[in-house]
Amino acid sequence: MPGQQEPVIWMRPARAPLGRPAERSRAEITAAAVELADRQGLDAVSMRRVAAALNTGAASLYRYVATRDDLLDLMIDSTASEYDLPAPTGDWQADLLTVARQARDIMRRHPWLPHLVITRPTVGPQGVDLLEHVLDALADHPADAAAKLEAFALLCALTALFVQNELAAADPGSARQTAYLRHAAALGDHPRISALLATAPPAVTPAAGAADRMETVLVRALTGVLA
Amino acid sequence: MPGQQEPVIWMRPARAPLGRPAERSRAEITAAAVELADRQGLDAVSMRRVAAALNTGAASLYRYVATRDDLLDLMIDSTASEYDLPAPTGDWQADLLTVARQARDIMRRHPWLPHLVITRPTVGPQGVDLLEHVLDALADHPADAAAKLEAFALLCALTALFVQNELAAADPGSARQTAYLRHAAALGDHPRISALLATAPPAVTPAAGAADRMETVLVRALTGVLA
DNA sequence: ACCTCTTCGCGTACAGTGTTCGCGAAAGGG
DNA sequence: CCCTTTCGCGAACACTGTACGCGAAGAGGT
Repeated sequence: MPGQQEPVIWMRPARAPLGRPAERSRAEITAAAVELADRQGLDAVSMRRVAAALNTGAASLYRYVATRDDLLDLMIDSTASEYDLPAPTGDWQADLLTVARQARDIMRRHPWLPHLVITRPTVGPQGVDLLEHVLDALADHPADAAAKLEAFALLCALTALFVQNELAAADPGSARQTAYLRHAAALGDHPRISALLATAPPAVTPAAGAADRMETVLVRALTGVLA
Repeated sequence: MPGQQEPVIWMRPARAPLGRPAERSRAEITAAAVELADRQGLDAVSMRRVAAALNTGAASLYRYVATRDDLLDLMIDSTASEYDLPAPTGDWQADLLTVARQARDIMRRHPWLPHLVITRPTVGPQGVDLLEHVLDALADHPADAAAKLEAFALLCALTALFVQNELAAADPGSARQTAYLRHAAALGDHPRISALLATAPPAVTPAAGAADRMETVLVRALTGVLA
């Protein structure tokens, strides 16, 4: 039996009961990584840089984490602690919307989060609490188990998508993209795009209302998977 | 004026009219990269490996492409040529659904595509044709320009999300995740998750119907942004 | 107090990455 | 035929994630 691969990081023991005690903890390392990402972006989260932020050597981190991906998983789960989860009201749409609103706030606080949530949907101890809360809010809903799980995934991923879009509109890459659209329209053969560009104000994105649009789309999508 | 950054790759001239002619073309390099990604995954698409597949040196690629990200953009746009875009029927929901169905097929043919579409929403020459088609299908819809653009983005991103989920269910990482869920449920304090795991069959995902669920969610989400 | 056992910290090294520089060679136009 | 301009690309640089192995540190048993 050759398989038998390593389980998720949260199933492996954190500290050893014997021998020399560790000088740091997973939580400290995670916090350092999160702070680094908040300040300088996700690309700045390299083993060496995180280690430097902790005044330690890069190889030392591997006493706490088997791989860099483990560290990213820890970062994701750590942000799930920022939710405030009141008891369900009985109106599942309202309850899920308050979760989504908090998710949006959290992701705007940590601009690197949407990318991670989308590319690596992982649930750790805090994520499990969040999932439990969502399932609690959906307890009276007649949908089956698979549908509810998919609803949770969609809730997270879709908010991440919206926040990512929201944040991308503010960076220079978006300007280049619309510049190319204008260029392509100028070459002819794309009347609809030309008309659309003529209608829209140059590059003004109506930032106000982004949350509202997200919520209407989210509710419709969720009722879709739960049908 | 220090800014004045480089425009998108499709606005830069491909070949020079003077001097020694190039031995390859952007299209050839893109095709090699796509084939490599299809066969060995996106991580195998490194400058050196793509160059090796073309029997050339790594540095030579930089005559055709300014950066690796440019190459990824070329790969995305090249897949947009696989759409078959018939004239709109007048029923925009039906028209957009046929686009979405094709998107799903294309993404399943190129498993690396969802990740790229989600993390780097780029539109090149072929993508512009697709956008024009979608706008044509939406021509009679009363929504404003921004909403239609967002509908297009949502159409692409949401299908990518679904296909990614679909494909992820087949890999071993998903088993580890559910193993942890079971572990967390066994520790108590999460009755909803425990109940859900007891209900669901071990790890059998109902692959059939994935397309249907995607379509219902998609239609609802689209009517949401276009409201 | 010592001794042993186990783990910790981490310098060093390896294989790989994207990208830059600079040179020699190649081709076309005058 | 030469001259201009581009092309191909070997070599190098600054990084990256990760494996190995050693010395040191602390805790428990005696």
